[in-house]
Amino acid sequence: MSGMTIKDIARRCKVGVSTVSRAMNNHPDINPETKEMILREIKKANYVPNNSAQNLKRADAKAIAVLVKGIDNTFFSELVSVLEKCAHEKKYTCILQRVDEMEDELDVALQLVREKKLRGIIFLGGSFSHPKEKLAELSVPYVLSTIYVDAEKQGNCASVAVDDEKESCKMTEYLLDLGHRDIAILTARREDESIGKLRLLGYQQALSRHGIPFDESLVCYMDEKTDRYSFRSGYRLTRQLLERGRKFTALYATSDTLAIGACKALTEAGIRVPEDCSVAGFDGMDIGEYYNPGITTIRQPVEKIAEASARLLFDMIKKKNKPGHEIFEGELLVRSSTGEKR
Amino acid sequence: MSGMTIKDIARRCKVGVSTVSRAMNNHPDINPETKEMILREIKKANYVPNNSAQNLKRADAKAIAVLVKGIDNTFFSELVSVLEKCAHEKKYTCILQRVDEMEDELDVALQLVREKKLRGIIFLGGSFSHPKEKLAELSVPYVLSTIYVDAEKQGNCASVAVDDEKESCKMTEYLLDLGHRDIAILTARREDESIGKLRLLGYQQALSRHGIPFDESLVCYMDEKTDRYSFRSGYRLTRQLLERGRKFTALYATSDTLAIGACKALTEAGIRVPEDCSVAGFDGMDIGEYYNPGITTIRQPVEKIAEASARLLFDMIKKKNKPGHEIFEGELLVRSSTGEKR
DNA sequence: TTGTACGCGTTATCAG
DNA sequence: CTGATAACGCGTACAA
Repeated sequence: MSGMTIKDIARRCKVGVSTVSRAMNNHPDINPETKEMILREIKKANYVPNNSAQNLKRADAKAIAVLVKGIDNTFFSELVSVLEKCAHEKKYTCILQRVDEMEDELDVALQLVREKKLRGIIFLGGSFSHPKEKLAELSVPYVLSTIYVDAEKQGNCASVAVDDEKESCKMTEYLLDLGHRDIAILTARREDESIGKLRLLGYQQALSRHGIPFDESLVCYMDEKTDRYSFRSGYRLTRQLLERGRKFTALYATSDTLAIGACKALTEAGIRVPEDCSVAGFDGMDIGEYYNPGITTIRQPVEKIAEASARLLFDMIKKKNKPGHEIFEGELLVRSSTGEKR
Repeated sequence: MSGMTIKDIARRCKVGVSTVSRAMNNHPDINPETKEMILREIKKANYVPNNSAQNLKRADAKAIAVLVKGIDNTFFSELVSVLEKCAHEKKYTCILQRVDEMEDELDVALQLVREKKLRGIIFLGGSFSHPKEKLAELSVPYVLSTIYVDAEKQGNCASVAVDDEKESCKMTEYLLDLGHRDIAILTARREDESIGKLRLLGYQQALSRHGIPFDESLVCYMDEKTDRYSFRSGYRLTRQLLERGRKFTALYATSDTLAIGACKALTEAGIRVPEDCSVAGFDGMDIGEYYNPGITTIRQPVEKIAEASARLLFDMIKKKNKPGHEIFEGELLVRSSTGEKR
């Protein structure tokens, strides 16, 4: 029997519908015995309340959405997984929504909130440069996770991330400390306004601190529409870099995936890692530990980031907390893909 | 203005609510001009229908769910991504739900269908041995994607997969053809009733065809609760295997992730891949192409599998097609992690 | 072609 | 403590 309603239960139990409702929703004003009896009957009848009706009544669905830009980025997989788990624990429905690279995530969010009456949103990936007025239309609290935000944050906007610029600087300085002076970098598109930009900035900062001039011929920007933080792009970009002929003794790829693609390109070109060229990544994905050679990287505490994102969102939803902004510390993992300059 | 309803639009347009409804739902009985006008107004007012109300009325939400067992398995990431995209194209909502390893996915599905009035489900991962009667309770069509099914399929159950046993046999025969006789295998738990079992079966079949006795001391089963198709488990299992002292010249890991973990363990033990030991994987994940050495593997056509899953589901939902069962051909990708026995 | 009115299943209010 | 009843926003039969 699938089309069971609260009325059927009420009838079976010989009580009113409101009593059944009270039993289900832990209302105080109900006789414990009646409640017991009703709950037993519900279980027996295998009755499950119609979520749509609940939401219609509540005018506010017990649901959040996770909007992911670039879901193919494996770095997000674990993030999404943990987020779903957190939502589940709170008995929230989690709606996963991809956002195409060229789509406006805010439009998608706005639409989704109205349509689904969401209580909150978590944005993953992409940049986030939207006009204030439009941002103000987003009536539910939201968390920017792993996203660079330029403007001052709004009242209902929390954020979680590592300090990409600082961490990137840390990595670059590590390479500098190894004696490298000609450090190539694989980075996002030139127009990037997101973490790609920050990581590049960190690189520049480290160079300038050490009095080394920034050399554009060492910078390899993603340029094709198809370029992502992927193995393939890392490979393609590195080959492109090698063709330039500009010498370098270290290559800083701004993601582990890029780094791995880079290693392949270098190896194919007869360049040994790390003997002839050090390679460093970013993110701290598992594969970096198992790759051969192990990839030196900055580990982002993924689980912590995911949990914090969920926590901040639910805090805002429930206790109307003022939104927090958490910055996690990245960890420099030195492995065998980097070594002293020879 | 967020609390906009169909009535507000009707008022603004000076028409009845049903006319607005007709305009939105492409009903035939409506004056094209009126429709134009209403749609324009809707856009201008930024009105989005309340999905819960629609669903309540329709008694059938325009939504499907993807239930994933072991979402951390990166192999599923792309699958999920493509599925979401397909659903989106059909204007369907896609609900993502993890299922814990120990949870009963059918229970979860049953609950979800009633609660959300789903139109269909796609199951990913895990085994699927459920009593017929319980399976019959699942009133909506569903697709088993990348899942081994023992029992005859029900009337509303489609399936998509590669023939794991055959493909596994193919891989094993490839190793045999290279001259290997002592082929170790990394496989799922001994009690596994899913693809793990099939892949082991394919291995055994190939051996027996070549008149080579099956040797338990070459089989390494996952045993810990924490074991998965992960790099870590591949590493752990291989070390365990090496401790046994049983010699082998090839190692067949039943997933690329396991294979990569295995390579690390072997390398650390001073065993060169492929010179001293060939290593083969399964799945055809991108990383296998970029790993050093490149991992010989069986490529599953992930995109095709995902698209077929979506297609079969929507066919069943819409045209009440009889459920299809598609088997895709895997592709043996020979890379540098395997070589002739020396 | 259009508008009115009812009901979907639930929760909340209010009177018993 | 309990039960009747009014919303919630939408789709649709039915009447115009």
